Amino acid sequence: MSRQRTAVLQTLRQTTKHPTAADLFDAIREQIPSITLATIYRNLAVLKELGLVIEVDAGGTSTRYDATTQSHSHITCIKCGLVEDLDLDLDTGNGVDVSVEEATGYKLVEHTTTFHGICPRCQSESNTN
Amino acid sequence: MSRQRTAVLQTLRQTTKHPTAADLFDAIREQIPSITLATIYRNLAVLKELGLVIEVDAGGTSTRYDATTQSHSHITCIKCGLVEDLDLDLDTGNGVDVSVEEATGYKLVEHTTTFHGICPRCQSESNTN
DNA sequence: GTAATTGCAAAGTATTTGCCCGTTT
DNA sequence: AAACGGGCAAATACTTTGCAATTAC
Repeated sequence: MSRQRTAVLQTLRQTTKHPTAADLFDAIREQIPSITLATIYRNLAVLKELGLVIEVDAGGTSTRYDATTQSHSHITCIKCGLVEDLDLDLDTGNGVDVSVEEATGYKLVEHTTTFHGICPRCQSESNTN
Repeated sequence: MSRQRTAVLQTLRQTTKHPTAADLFDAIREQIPSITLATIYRNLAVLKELGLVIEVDAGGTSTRYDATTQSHSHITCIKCGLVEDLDLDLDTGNGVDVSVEEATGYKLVEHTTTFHGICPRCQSESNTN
């Protein structure tokens, strides 16, 4: 666990946003000015291997990362790109994975539900977040 | 609707796979050898605007496209990258979007559930699809 | 001391754009 | 001739990789 790797994990754990590699780069550069984007990407790959972070595909152009690794839902604004966590017990109950495994023969690792819509702020104003 | 645009839509409608732009390019090139990847991308953008195709983010490196535009689930193999449709009435029932709208203030467009796991084939063999 | 990890620069992919030409109305 | 769409090539992301120097254990 290098200083850089720790910073990536801590930064990710301290935010409720779902930062891109570039977001992390900008944030961590304030503490470790010499860090590079390549290091961010390499550490994200390692942390992903270790199961400490997951990728979140929310439709934007670049991949977002999340230190909450359990299966959970996201809601994202198709206008400004905001990505938020969603605590949902409505769908995707605990037995779903098992049912899907039985129906498909897959060995499941996790599942994600993403809701796409327009956030309250974008419904009123015209902004780019 | 040019010949090229029609080909993109038809090809997408005739497959159960979830092709990338490059996949479509390879397929359509057999009928229209002069077509370019830029044309594929431009037409996918137009068809998306028209609501005739949707993007599917299944974790792979490139975006996949789907002519089934209603909210539906996908199951994807984290080893070989296969993406399949999943007919699920288990979760994501009809009332879910409304509940989420009420809880979040978002105006929802659609939602997608993606299951990530290892497909039956990859569980036995070691292949790259 | 050895193996892991970094920074830097360069290379890879994936996707988008500018420009000009041909087709359709 | 105006509008639309296409092909080509160049430009933009975003992400990954090779290499030599540095750091962690």
